[in-house]
Amino acid sequence: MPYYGFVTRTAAEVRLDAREAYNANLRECPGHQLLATLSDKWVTLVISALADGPLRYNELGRVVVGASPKMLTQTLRTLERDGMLSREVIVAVPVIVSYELTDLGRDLLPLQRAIKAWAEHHIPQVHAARAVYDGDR
Amino acid sequence: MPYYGFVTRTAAEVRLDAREAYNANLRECPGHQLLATLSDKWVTLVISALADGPLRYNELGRVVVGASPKMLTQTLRTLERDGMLSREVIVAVPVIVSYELTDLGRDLLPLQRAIKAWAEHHIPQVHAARAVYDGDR
DNA sequence: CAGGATCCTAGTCGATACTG
DNA sequence: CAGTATCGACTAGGATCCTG
Repeated sequence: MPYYGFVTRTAAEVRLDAREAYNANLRECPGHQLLATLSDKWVTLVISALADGPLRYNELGRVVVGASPKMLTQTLRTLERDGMLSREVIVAVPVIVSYELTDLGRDLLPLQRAIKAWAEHHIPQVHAARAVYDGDR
Repeated sequence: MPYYGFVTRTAAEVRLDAREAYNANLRECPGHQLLATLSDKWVTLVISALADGPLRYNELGRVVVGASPKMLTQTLRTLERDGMLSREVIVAVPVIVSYELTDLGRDLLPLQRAIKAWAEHHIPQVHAARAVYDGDR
């Protein structure tokens, strides 16, 4: 039976455990999951591209300029898994795959607008603060 | 004078330019800046730690468990630069540095709550969608 | 006490080439 | 057409050590 009376843990070790525990329930934290999704570089573009109606894979690739096939697929798969959009395969030659926002995905739009509104309303203050900070540093 | 009549650009080159152009104004896009801030791993914790009142550097380090000095300082500097919190140095031996939310930083709290509320309200649907997706894959 | 400086690692992003 | 597979480049995060 081990004796722990004099076991010493460094601050780094304590932090390590704490971070792992924290990361564990961070992954389960709804707010953070949502923020992680929302702040993803491509998610916003894909969602707003689909806001006007369904699009096919290559159409998305053209509308969301700058996205490589890999990133596009990755983004679409994640959003599909989370129920934000639906993927429909139409059997034809060549095959047609159509992506469309679900109700859940469409529910995201007002929130995006709210965030955008907050940002546009307060960003002047942020820029002013930065100017001051950068100026007298 | 160069002749560009037959210059050919690959799809990748076109994407590269497009992405650079996009990234350029992404950095200036208020919405994305805000989301980048909000979704940062430590920002939320620091802000909510300071919601109840000012704290000193090492107090923050204890409350925000798992943060290394580097990350803590980095987070604090960014938030200070953006005018979200204020940093006050009190000359003493040893020196005391106190951090406190500004009005702008406090304005962030309702928005955080709104995001949290949306997440908690909709996350069951997301989890249900994931269960379906993971199940019949 | 409150950080700055340095080095290192692990995960992410994107290009490219290939397939049903 | 709608992807998948693989590989290299990059960089954010963190450990560690040091200073006014």
